[in-house]
Amino acid sequence: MSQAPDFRPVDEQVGYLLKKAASALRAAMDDALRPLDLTVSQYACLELLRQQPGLSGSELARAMFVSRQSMNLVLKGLERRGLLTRSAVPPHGKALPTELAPAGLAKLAAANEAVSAVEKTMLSALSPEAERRMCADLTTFAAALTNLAGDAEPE
Amino acid sequence: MSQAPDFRPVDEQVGYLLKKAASALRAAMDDALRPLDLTVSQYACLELLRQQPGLSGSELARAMFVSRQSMNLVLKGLERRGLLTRSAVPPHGKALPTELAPAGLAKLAAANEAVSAVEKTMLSALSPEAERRMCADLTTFAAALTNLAGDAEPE
DNA sequence: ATGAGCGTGTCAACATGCTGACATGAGGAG
DNA sequence: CTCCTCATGTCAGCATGTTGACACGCTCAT
Repeated sequence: MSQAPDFRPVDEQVGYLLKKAASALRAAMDDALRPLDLTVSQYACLELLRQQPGLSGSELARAMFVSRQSMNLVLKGLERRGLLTRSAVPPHGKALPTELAPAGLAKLAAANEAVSAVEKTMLSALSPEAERRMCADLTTFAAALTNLAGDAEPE
Repeated sequence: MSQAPDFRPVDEQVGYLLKKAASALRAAMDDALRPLDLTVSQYACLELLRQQPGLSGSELARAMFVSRQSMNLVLKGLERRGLLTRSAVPPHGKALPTELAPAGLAKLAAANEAVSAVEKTMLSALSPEAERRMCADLTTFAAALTNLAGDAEPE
């Protein structure tokens, strides 16, 4: 009951640094994408769709760690701008497969070019080895937390 | 101009993993803090205030990577619940120094206990050395991105 | 002293994301 | 076949965070 349970300053705690890094990355990408009229969410959605065409809204939502409803709004916006296409009628169940339209592919190419500057900057700060290590550590980290949420949930 | 600019699957890219880890951490903390009627923002605010009593709203906002306005809402809520106190009149300029109230300190102690379970889980997944390394890498990472935003801004 | 510049707190409008709820379609248990 | 369960898309309401704008108080150059 003394008064030093964990007095480590916040900027030495993994959680805080994680938030700081994620926040900085998001801001940088936002700046890079603003001239193209794309938000980070929209860009991520397009890129995901390029790598895995035919994903449904719910699948995209899970991949991007947001709710179905939020993803639905993003998809509607992108569809209205002609950047992607969704089957009008569900070929199976209620899931609507989504794919990039030609305009979306072009937009994505421009976006990737804009983002590559940010990527280059952030990766140049890390050695290739450090980058690989960080990916592995982040994956481990996320897996541990996800399992915790999944297991501790019932009670 | 071929079609393989960066086809590395998203779950091997630092940015994606960063978002994934941050998202998982936030969800886990949210679960841990919900029984105490605290959001992650509120908890972070209290903890920050314990480590650095007397911070103003704007200073807290910067430390937490949100706008002054958002922080103001958080502070109002915590003040109304009697968890912190703000000078009624600004002792200097317009900045209102904020400090933890006794109730806030008690609440924070309970919150820290709840959060420690999450911390233990996530840190047990990483070796102490990996943790230290990760902190260093994340700091480097964030610094590179912050400088980018600061420099590229003018043009 | 006076004015410009800056940081701060606050109000308003807007954007984004979430939870809750509902209908629908597929698949399995009886 | 019928009922139950589950995943999906969608609507509504709410919470949180952001930008834009303004007033105020300090500081510094003139």
